[in-house]
Formats: sequence, structure tokens, C-alpha cells
Amino acid sequence: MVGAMETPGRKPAPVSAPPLPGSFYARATDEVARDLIGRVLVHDAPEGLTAGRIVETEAYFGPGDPASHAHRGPTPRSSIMFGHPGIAYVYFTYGMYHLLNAVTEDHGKAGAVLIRALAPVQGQELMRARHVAWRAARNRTPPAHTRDTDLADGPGKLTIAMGIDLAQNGQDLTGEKLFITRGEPVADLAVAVSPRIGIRQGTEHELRFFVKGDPHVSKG
DNA sequence: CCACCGATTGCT
DNA sequence: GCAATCGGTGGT
Repeated sequence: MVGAMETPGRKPAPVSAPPLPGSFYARATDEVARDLIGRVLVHDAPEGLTAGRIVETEAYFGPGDPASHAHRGPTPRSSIMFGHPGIAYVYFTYGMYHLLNAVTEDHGKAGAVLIRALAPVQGQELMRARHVAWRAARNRTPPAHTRDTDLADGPGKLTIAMGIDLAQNGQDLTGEKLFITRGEPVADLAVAVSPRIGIRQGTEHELRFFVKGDPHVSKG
């Protein structure tokens, strides 16, 4: 159990639900990306528990996908994408941000889903504190008014809010520290698709999924 | 060994 | 429009 309060007669909070099983991730990457919309990412860290509903994802494949780290085959960094499904792939980019993925497909076939944005559902104060600490470490002033829509509306921002860095790379997402619960699946009618953003090649396919009109989705 | 550049963010 | 900031990657 992850310590969420439960009131008798009411359904348990999303964060107290069990992690999705490994079989959830052992599927086609775009299918998993779509299915992750509405699920709840939970991080049970020493300093506190944070959780957010996934509102934006992107699918990355293996060789044949020019935008993927696995495009040129396994390297020291990308080999994890060829590994076991349901494992966290965290990498460092632009000299300052960590980005979180969930490894997909069967072992031996590359695939990962980039988690791009969350709607905070628990631990917002801790999320704010982490953002302030992150900015202070870089001698930047803290944001004046940080609303819930500003805490995790982007792949680099959500890892700051959730306290995710290279220490979580390779962690089992079906485990008890960093995991994803069932949440509330979102109907097709409420899910939009678009080309992936922030990349130069590989924009010809609709591999980005997000909740229509949700203010927690990244600005792009 | 070196040069290039990025699955981003926030300020000008 | 562009700077920040640094490790992965691929070519010498």
C-alpha cells in the first residue's frame, strides 16, 4: 500500500491501486501510448508521494524510426529500449532535463513511450518545492504563481515535479516505487492524435496522443 | 580525441 | 528568436 487515505464505502484513490501488469507494456508501442492516456503515474519517494494522471504521450519505435534513440540499433544508452517491457527508460538531455519513457514490445524488439505531461493528483506541494529547488540550483528565481497546470505540462517539467532522474533509469514500472496504475481509461472521443513534436525527422506519422482540451498538456 | 547536437524550457 | 548546458554518439 502506498499510504493514501481511504474512506469506507468510497472507491480507493488512484494512487492506492496496484501497478498495471507487465503484459500491459508487451504490446505494439503506439497501442501502449494510446492506452497510457488517463493512467496514473505514481512515485513513492523518500521525501513524499507524488502522482499525476497521464494526459500526453508519444510512441518511439526501433530501427526504421529516425526520431528514436534505437534507430541505429542498441547503444549503451538505447539498449534498454530493446529490453524487457515495463521498465523505465530515463535519459538526460539538453544538459539539464531528464525525460521518462516506459519500455514496450517484447524483449529483443525496441520500443518506448515518452510520458509528456501529467495532471497532478497528489503531492502538488512537493512538486512545487522540487521546481523551486531545481531553479534555485541554477540560480534562477522561483516562479511567482505556479498553478497545477504549470507543474508537469511537459516531459522535462514532469520529471522535476515527480523527482525522477537517472536513478530511476531501469526501474521496474510494475514495482512499488515508481509505477503506473489503471486510473480511468479515456474514451477515443476525448483523445486527440498529432505528429510527434520537438523532433526533426519522423513527423509523418500521428504518434502523439493527448487529452483534447486538457490544460495540462504541453504547449509544444 | 573532438565536434556536433538534441524526444526542452523560458526569457528577449 | 535564441541561449542554457553537457553527455551520447559517430567520425577522425
